Amino acid sequence: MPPAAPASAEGSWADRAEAVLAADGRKRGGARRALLELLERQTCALTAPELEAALGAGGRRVSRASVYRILDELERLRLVARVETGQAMVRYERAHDAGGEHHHHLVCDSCGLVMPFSDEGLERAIHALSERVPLAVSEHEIVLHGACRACAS
Amino acid sequence: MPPAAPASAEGSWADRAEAVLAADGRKRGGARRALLELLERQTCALTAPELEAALGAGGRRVSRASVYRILDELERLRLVARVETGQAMVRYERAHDAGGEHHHHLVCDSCGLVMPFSDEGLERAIHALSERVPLAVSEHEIVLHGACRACAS
DNA sequence: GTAGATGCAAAGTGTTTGCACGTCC
DNA sequence: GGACGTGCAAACACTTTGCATCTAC
Repeated sequence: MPPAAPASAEGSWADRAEAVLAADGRKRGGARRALLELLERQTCALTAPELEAALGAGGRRVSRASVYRILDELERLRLVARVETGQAMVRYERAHDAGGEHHHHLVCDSCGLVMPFSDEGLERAIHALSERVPLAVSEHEIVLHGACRACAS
Repeated sequence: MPPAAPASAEGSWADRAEAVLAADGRKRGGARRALLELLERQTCALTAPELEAALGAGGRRVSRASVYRILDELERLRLVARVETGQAMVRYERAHDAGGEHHHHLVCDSCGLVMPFSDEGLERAIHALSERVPLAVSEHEIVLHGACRACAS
């Protein structure tokens, strides 16, 4: 399992997120804090039901409505990003900090496994392309579908 | 409006799709035929409710259940492709024939407009990348988000 | 005549909303 | 003590399923 980032350290993602929320005029709350700390520990995107279940399993139950409301809010503030993997449900993960890591997703159509990946050449191609399309591009999302090693064998 | 492809011409997409279905042991049916012809006329991806409404507006009502069942079937046979645009609903469009056009999507996050685009450099980057990831890549999907010209101004 | 195709309606599932209560500042 | 945060439950919207009927072959 991935090492949990120190939840209360100065400069942790959750703390920075709280700062952004505070700057936006929001008060703190236990449910949102629990969700932020959960998101901080993830290495890849989860669905809303998965997040709700993980919170419950971790001993901090958060109502469904709050999960959606908080995710919606975090998305508006660009603190989390939606990820569409073609699996009917939207997934959420913390947004890459400016200059920080930036990744896309590999989806196994057989078992549903979702893995992150990143590629410099691809980013360059996207950047060059962005100048030539009739859209002021602000985000991009790339998903590769196929069979993971376990399912391919 | 885009010119409607001749629905009954030999070699139309709908006809080829019917051939694939026949080869798979399926019988013909009016609802599916109507949906195939509708898909053939589209230049970009539509959602299931949009397809259902378009069929009704065209005078050939098709039940909701049939729309989903047929799309599911067509997807399994790789005759249509799902497109995820981050808009909560899955969109469907006819699959690119081998060697035929292959496009991705631009999505305006402001008004919801979806436009197709294609880029050779991007395809090359994806192809090169596909060899280096722990997934036997069979498909890829790219969505650029931003503001369309009307919304940006 | 049999297997597949279709419609209708009910059930399922993820998401949103209304409202009351609780908590932060 | 007012505004935001949260839970609960009902409402929604899209999708799937069960069942009866119809149709292609």
